[in-house]
Amino acid sequence: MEEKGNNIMDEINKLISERKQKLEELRKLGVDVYPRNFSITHAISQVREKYGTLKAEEKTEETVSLAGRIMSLRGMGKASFAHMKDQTGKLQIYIREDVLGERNYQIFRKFDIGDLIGVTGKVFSTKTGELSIQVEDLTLLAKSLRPLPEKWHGLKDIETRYRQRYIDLVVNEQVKDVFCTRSLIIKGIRKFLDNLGFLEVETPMMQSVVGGAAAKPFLTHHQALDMNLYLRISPELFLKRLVVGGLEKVYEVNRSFRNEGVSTRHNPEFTMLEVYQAYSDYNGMMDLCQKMILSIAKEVLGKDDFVYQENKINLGKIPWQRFSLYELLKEHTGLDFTNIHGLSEMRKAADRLNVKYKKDSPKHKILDHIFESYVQKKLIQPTFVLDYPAEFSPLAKAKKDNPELVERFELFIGGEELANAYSELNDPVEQRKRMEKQVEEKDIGEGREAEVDEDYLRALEYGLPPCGGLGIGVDRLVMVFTNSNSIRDVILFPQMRKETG
RNA sequence: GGGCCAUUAGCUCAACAGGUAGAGCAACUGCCUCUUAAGCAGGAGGUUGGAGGUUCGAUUCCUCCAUGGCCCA
Repeated sequence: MEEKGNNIMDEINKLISERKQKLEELRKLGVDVYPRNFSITHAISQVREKYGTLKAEEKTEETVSLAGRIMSLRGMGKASFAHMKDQTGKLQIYIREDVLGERNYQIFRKFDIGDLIGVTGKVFSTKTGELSIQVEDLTLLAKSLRPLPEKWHGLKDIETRYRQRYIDLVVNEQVKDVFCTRSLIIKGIRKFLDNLGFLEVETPMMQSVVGGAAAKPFLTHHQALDMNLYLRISPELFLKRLVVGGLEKVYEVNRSFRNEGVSTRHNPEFTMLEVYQAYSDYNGMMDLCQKMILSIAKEVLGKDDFVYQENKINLGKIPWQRFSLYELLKEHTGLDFTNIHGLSEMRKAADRLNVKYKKDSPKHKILDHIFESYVQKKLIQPTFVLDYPAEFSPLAKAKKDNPELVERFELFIGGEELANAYSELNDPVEQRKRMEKQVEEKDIGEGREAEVDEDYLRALEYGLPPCGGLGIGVDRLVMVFTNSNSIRDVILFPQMRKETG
């Protein structure tokens, strides 16, 4: 129904009907407006590499074939210039009636900005020294029916950019760069871990019992099995089952889903890296994390410093600084949180510090808020924050000398939380106690049955080796490396409400 | 969930204090064989996000709704 509505809209849109008319005229002239294929000899970047040094008015004898989208047109009667664009760059083409022939030039005059074309011709340099193709043969590869955004200002409307990313990519050059960097970062992760002998695995995205984090899940239903399933909020418990099974070094680049608010740093589906290594612990994970991010920076950015949100960040000063959570809180708030125990004391501390919280916020959420407002934004250079309270970290192993704290760290760069890691709790009896307590207190996030994952506990009972686990927010890492201030700028198709109107 | 802001031609933006909406690009019709934000001439393009209200008159003021952005929860 909606589609029909859109088609009616299209029909009344003058610009589109003009192009449809041209398409019909081209058909009448015997042009296949949506042909099957086209043989390319070069990408535009290859032409530039090979002939970038041509002097003004210099010609070559090599015939090349390129394909791409028309981005601009400058007609001058019996000759025209245009720019075409492929994935690798832009190049000027020069079309003359006396070279192309009268009929083919007439056909060309029906082309529009946005059309996909193939050109065959010789590389040359114009009077002003711009590398160009003297077109000898021109083929329409696909007719474009919708006008592109303006050539100079591009597409600025943020909503349209996110909803119609295909056009954002066509007209806004930097957007492609961000997603190329994203791809390189993920490649860099795989290369780094594979070289260390880690095994990449895939675990269920649809889980009947959710775990590994406190968050509201998405619910779905399997018809044939007639059972409810949740989309995973984390792959953690499955990856640790694999370590029980003897896969000692595993990782998963995983899409996870959380049924919570959207913001500049939260998309309902997001990408994480989770890594588990048997016989290691959170110290080992700190070392791994530091080396991995540094190696990715060198590979992707070619250096170990960069600018994020007007701050210069230097990853090269190894080891990265480490502070305990309570130490940082004391330094920045003046309060000693080791003495703050109950919920009411935590509320008092928040009130005193002018930090707002919801009436039903549990203690750890309030502490998070205090940390975010007083400490997090100041952690610009890479910083490991260590030793979190045990009551907020049910899957982490307690510190040997202080059972109230766990062996856990979070990594902050540029004021953003990028990683979270612990020495994994492998005592099945202790794990059961903590899970049962969570279920009792319903401290797992709303929207799901509070349920102990019995199969996970059974796996632990067989024996999980001492193990370090590390999670890295891949979207956040891309944000930091590409200096993007919204997660929506690093996700190709961010979640939006349904389009209206 | 709350607050503030935005929504005007295909795109980017104007419109004083409420007086019937303008420009550039794109498109259209001509002219033009080294242009490059090509140029010159001409004509066209709008239910100002939607629905109500106030007013002689609303893009402008008010209410509600939709979508988006930023901040807070």
